[in-house]
Amino acid sequence: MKLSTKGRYGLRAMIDLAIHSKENQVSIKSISERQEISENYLERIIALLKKAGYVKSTRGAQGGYMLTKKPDQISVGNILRALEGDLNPVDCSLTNDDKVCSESSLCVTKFVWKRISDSINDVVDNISLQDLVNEQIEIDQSQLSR
Amino acid sequence: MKLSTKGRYGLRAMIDLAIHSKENQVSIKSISERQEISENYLERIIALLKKAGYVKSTRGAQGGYMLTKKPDQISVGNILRALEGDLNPVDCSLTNDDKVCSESSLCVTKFVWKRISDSINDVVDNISLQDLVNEQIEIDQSQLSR
DNA sequence: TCATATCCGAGTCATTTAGTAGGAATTATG
DNA sequence: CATAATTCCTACTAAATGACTCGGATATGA
Repeated sequence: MKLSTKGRYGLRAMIDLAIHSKENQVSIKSISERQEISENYLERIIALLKKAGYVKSTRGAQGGYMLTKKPDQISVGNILRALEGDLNPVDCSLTNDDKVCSESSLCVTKFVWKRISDSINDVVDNISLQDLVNEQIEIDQSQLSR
Repeated sequence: MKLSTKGRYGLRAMIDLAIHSKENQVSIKSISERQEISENYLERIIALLKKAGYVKSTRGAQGGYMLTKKPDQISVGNILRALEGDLNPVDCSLTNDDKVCSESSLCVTKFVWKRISDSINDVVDNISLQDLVNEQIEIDQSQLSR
């Protein structure tokens, strides 16, 4: 029941992009340095976010990445689902209509799984990238004034 | 971000035990038949639940397992945490005080992980084994009357 | 005493995770 | 136009985890 590094690194990368790609392209290299994530691996992660439509790229010198939308239009849920797949704790008919649960068809546990996934999705869909950027800026400032 | 079979099978086993161990000992074999889970594997899972104190055993002929408490005194959260470990999506200083997060120490993502784990724990701690037993009985009866 | 159970350590196999490596394609800039 | 900077893409690998299986030791009611 853990998120993989994709989700963790990817969310940090998106926060980094939100802060640094206001007008400039941001290169993998610079994100990788700030966030201490390997360039090669970060590249793969950002490829997923690009495929999902939250990031656009420009190739060649001075190229890099930018967000496709404003940070308040991208939720943490959008990002995590792009990187981790659905956030359901179990693949089961209630949460995933077109797949019949192979386990005992009248199994009450599915009600539990449904409530868990609803609550997770509710949390992550109600936090925007902008919210995190704001919190980050606040933290950075309170660190500065020490 | 998935539960393992331990959590899924284990919860079903506990519901089965709650329904069938009112007075009798319930053997692995009988649970395994009703729930269609391999005996060997189920044994390992129930061992975890025993270690966590939710199940007691009697060895030898006519032996088997029983719950240690009434089903309304055991929450789904108790069961899942016994089988899966903590239900936090990330091991991080906010959710796990004695371990410092190796990733950027002032990382705002930890607020996200905290909110996710709070919401998961809130859901599972507010469903008791008895609740599931009740739902199961209801389903079984409505199937019967068809 | 024997059939029925739990207990328990070890082993296996497949999948997933978490990367690395290296080169092709693209493009701004001097 | 050459070059350095950059994304893009495929293939590979090592380690960890998940999902079991096997076989025998131990306990016990009938």
